[in-house]
Amino acid sequence: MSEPNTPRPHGREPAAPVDFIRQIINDDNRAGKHGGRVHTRFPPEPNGYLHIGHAKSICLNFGIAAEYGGRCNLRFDDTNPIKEEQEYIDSIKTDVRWLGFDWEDREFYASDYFEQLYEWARQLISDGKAFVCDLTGEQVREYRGTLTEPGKESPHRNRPAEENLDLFARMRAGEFADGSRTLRAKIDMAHPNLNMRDPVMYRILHAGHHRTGARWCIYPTYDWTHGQSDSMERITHSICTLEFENHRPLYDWYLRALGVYAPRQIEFARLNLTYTVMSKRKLLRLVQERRVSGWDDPRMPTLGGLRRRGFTPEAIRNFCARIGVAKTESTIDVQLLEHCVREHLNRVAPRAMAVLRPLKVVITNYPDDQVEQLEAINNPEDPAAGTREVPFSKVLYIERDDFMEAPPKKFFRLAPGREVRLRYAYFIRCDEAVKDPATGEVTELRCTYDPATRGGDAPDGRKVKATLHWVSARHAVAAEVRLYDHLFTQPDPETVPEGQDFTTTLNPASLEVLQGCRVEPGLAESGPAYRCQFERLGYFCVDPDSQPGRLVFNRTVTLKDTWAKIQKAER
RNA sequence: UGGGGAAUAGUGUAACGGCAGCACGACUGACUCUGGAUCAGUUAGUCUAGGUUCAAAUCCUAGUUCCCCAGCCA
Repeated sequence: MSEPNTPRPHGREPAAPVDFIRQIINDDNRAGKHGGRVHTRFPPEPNGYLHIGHAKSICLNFGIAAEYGGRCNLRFDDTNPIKEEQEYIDSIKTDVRWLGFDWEDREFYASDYFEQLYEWARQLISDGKAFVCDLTGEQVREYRGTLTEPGKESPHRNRPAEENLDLFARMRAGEFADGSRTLRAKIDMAHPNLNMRDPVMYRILHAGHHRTGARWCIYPTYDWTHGQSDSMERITHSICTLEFENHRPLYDWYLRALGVYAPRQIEFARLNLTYTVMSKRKLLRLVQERRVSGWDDPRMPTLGGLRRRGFTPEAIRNFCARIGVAKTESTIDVQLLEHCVREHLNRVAPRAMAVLRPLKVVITNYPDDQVEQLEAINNPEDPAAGTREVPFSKVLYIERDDFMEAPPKKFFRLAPGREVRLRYAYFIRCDEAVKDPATGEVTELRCTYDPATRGGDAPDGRKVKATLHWVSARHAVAAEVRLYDHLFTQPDPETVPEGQDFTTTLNPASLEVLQGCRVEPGLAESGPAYRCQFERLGYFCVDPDSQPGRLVFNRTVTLKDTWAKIQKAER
């Protein structure tokens, strides 16, 4: 080992802090609970697309498995044929893989366990722990009681086991209409936890299932399925979100009643992010009401959306590692997510020059037809990324924001009479701003360059206060650039006046499409998902809409912008 | 009015009876051919009230606030 074993002057090195779930696992391992075995699972319902909240769970479950030398299963919780579709299964698999995790051959489906579940249900019936109930849905609700009052027992609760077995078999055989009967566990109608008031185990649903087809017309509920699925897969730690805490007694009850291996359910707080919504229901609404272009709209917190926006799996994994895991309900500042992408992209993204809102610059003392190839660094953070050549000529474009006719004190970019540097090129001085006589708008800058400053350094040692990015008008390639901002105008989109909902806080400026942008010629061939930094502007990636000759870029995130902050503060 | 949970800087998260630390943010400054990056620094916290203890974020008691549960959704 090259690392010297340095003694700590002040006693022991503090143990690396671990979250409460890893603490439980450590305790279990110390106690020899599963012989040191760690086996988790990520159990999505295939009824929607994965979002960054799922990423937290994926990173937790797969991450823990990896750290402890264990395994993590991918299991589709497909017990409700009405809402689930193959399309979602495919997208979920794509997303998990993209995030960087591998379930190897352990791709499971709750529906694969239907037969076993059915046999176990018969066992509970035989043990007098389950019964067929003829109450309608509405009646079941009435009989359940309320939060403060006990429920009433179903009149069918004490049917003989033989009759229950017969009825249950006929439920499966399709003799009864949807909703006409259920199989229920016989627990306690006065239990303070409503989940324990004779919960439904099976409902009749004459509906085709995406995997089992027409084989079943009764389907197990989540509660009756989940624990037993965990048990069959020998899961050691069944990690889920807080809202299932109330279900744990039932999870444990089923496993105990069956006398089978019992994993331990552990609940953690789901992820919330500022300036966005996370629930499947609300995301679905955004899609259905066309507030966004689809599930992979780059403004969506879905993994598909983030991917299209240009986020990297590394950045998302790092984000998930940093937010921690706890039981406190919390909302993470979206700036942390943005910090994580910037941090990663700063290290790996090649730099390029692109002008989003072009302002024409004519270098009056530059030879008309001359073109020079100037050397530019591809990534100052990564010398191995090398250099490239960018063409320079008499007519250029710079960013409109980089010129002001009457600059305020803290603005140190280009202005009449002022000298700045064009990155990797020359110092230029602005001699004149040509304006449209009708509108007063500046349409062109007439500047002179100092040939001695080629490459960007002045031999006489004089300094400039700003370095601008630019493109050569003749050589630049046109592009469309899509700028994104937060989807909502306030940190908590749900905080709305009485009678309104989260859609009223949608940010009307969350998407701005810029046409006629000019990017350096080296970008002409970049294909979808190509990520780079447009110097001084932010990180961008090529959208799938992009075509050769019709480039489309998405802005992933801006660079930190001190000038923008100054402007904002002065407003 | 039942049951189950949770409260630590602006936001997250550590500290497991012994100096309240870290990250993001915000704010200074240095440096800079990206107003980027980097570096240095500043800011700011234990829900409340009692109690136990030499010592409490941590243990005890009482309270406050917030979240979840009355799907044949998951």
